[in-house]
Amino acid sequence: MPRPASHAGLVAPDRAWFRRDPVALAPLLLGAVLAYDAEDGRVAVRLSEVEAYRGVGVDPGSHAFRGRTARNAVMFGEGGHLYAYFTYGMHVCLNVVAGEAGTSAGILLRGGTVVDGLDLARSRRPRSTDRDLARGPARLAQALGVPLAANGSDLLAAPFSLEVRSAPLAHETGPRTGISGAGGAASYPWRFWVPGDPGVSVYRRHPKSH
DNA sequence: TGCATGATTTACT
DNA sequence: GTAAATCATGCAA
Repeated sequence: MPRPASHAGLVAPDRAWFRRDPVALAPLLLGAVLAYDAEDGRVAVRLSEVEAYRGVGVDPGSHAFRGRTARNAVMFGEGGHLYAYFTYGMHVCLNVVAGEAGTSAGILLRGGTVVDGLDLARSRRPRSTDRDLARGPARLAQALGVPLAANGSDLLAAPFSLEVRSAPLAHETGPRTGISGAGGAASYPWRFWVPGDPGVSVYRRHPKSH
């Protein structure tokens, strides 16, 4: 049986693949396909938008900036694991741990397009159009069905599967979104997306223009 | 022990 | 366009 067309040009990364600077790693995740097998089925998403976060002491926008805590402990571990966190009282967001162990770098998965398990993703997000199913960090987590309890999971082992592009996609960069301006962290161009991809979130473009 | 806040989404005017 | 929903986390006290 042939591989699905959505997996063309994809290869499974090894552990060492994640062991590099998150700003270099983030664009390599564009076009990658992340899948999660939940009890009620499997959904896969092709990533179209990500953000890089550097580690403790150097990136004011990072959860790890002020040092290791119970919440961000996973970021200080080995690359290729999942950092899932709960925010705004109702949302889960997903990150890929990057860099050498101890650097506490991560990459936030901001958006993507459902390429497998479409019906299941629709049932999890009945109020979304197909385009909106995984467009946005919390929507992506909900479409995949990844619970907060999956924090720390190895993305290279079941129930997860991750395949990245053998040839990186063309991409654009810009400022990260949703970060308070403290320290100018929001101005770093560490947001990466695939131009024209429907899974790119474009809200909050001009938060303060008059 | 208590309180301010957030890597957001959704609904409503 | 603006505002509400909703709670774990982290820091002050």
